[in-house]
Amino acid sequence: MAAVTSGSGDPVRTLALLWRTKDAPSRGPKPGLSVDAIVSAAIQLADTEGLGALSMRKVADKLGVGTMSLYTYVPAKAELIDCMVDTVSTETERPEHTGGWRARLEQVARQNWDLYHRHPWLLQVVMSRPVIGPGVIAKWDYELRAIDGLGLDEVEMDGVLNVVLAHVEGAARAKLQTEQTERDSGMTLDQWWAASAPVLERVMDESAFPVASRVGSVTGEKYASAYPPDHGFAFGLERVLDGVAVLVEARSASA
Amino acid sequence: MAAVTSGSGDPVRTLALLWRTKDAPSRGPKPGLSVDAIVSAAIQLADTEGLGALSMRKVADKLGVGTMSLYTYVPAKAELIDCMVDTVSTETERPEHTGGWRARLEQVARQNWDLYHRHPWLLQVVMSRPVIGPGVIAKWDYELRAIDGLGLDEVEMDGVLNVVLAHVEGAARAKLQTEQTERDSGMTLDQWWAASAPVLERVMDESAFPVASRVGSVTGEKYASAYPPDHGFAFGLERVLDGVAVLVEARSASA
DNA sequence: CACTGTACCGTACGACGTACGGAATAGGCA
DNA sequence: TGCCTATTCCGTACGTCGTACGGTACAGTG
Repeated sequence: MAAVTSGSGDPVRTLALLWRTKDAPSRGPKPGLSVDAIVSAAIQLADTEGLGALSMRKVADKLGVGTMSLYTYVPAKAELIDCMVDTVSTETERPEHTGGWRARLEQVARQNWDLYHRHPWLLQVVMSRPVIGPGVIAKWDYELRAIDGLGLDEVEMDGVLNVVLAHVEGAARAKLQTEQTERDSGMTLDQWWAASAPVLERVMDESAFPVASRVGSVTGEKYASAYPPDHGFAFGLERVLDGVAVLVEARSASA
Repeated sequence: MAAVTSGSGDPVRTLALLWRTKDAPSRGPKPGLSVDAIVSAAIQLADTEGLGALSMRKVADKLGVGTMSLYTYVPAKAELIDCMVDTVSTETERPEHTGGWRARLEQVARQNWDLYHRHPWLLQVVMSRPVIGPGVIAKWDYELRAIDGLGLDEVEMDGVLNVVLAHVEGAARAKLQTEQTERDSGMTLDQWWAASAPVLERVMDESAFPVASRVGSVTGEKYASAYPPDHGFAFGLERVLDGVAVLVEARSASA
């Protein structure tokens, strides 16, 4: 099951946590744990078992401490998830931007695509407020630099990046969520379809949905055989970037 | 908090539920409830309080029955959510397609945009398997018909629709999730920023993220004043459709 | 050496999804 | 008419969750 909100607590406390601004206390016992250790254990758990299986108790068990000890370092689960998001955001590679804007955006999209593959639980995080941590900001800055200096204004830059990333997220969702479910349920998508198809045939009048039936059967067949698993990602990215190209050319023509 | 999976149970049972294929039993007491009543109560609850606040107990209370009575009609919460998704999918308007493909896709996108506004909890549903119910299929068929006959093959049609809908979802997420959080937490985004900004200034070195800082401050300012709230939606849609146009023109030129 | 701020965490509470089994009901059939 | 049986309804209970609260052990500070 699952899912989870982030960023519901006191903003000041959350920011202090994300940016790790708290001087080590002089009094008291030495901390046996750290925010980083907790966050990294939580990420490992979410990677292997999904966000739905992530509980404070399991994180604590993995670290060999009592559950409530975590709350010495982290105000609540929502803030822990904020930290997880910020931490994995640092993982994307950021080579110096070279080449044209299109190659740059392709690289940015690919980095995000890979990030979702490493951490599919990112797709299940319900972000109620933006996570403003060092990792997220650095990633955003890098991604914006890919399209800086093209004559787009700031709102346009933001908009362009959003379309690209929305596409990546959608494509990742389509591919990864079913994979995660296969792991959880022990039932592959093929098996699921095999179980569903006969019933569906009896229950649904295909002629009432002619186009859906046609497209559904062809794509089901082709994706199983002819197309690589990231075809949806690559295809959509081309469309989006073609659209961005129209804008960029208009702006550079008027400059 | 929250979130939720759907479609984790027995496919045959789920399909029977979605398509309402069960003959009314001849023996036994008259059912005092119905799947439709339960689904509609659940939708109302999710609309007003969010998916995180949706529990079997609350649905039952709203209907004035015992919690476990729901399980006579619905195998589990996941299947209930499947039904909710399928039901609201019937709500989108579907006028006969007229005009060019671009106007059609704009209309499709707008319908989905409106749907997310009516039911923001749709953004929080973690769909592990496709929901194959009459509502979802009918909607998909209609949307595919918007781009049928343009010379695109089936996989391309699927891909084009996916990019458009991924953009709508992303834009809706950006706009609606913060609105939902404002309702839940009683703290507006402005207040949240007001609380965060001073801390952020102290903690973050703006010069380390020059482009992010510039774009962040300009967009924050402009979205508060100069732009309509659906600017992100409209802007991204233009980009995506410009990209689709390139493909459509290529296909119709080669025909 | 006492004080005090800190780390650690056992216990407990309220909410959740739902398994289980019993009671009440009403049509089908003898 | 009356029993049988498929159904509906649902109270109770279990395991899991996030986390509030308060106690205890610890280690620098005055």
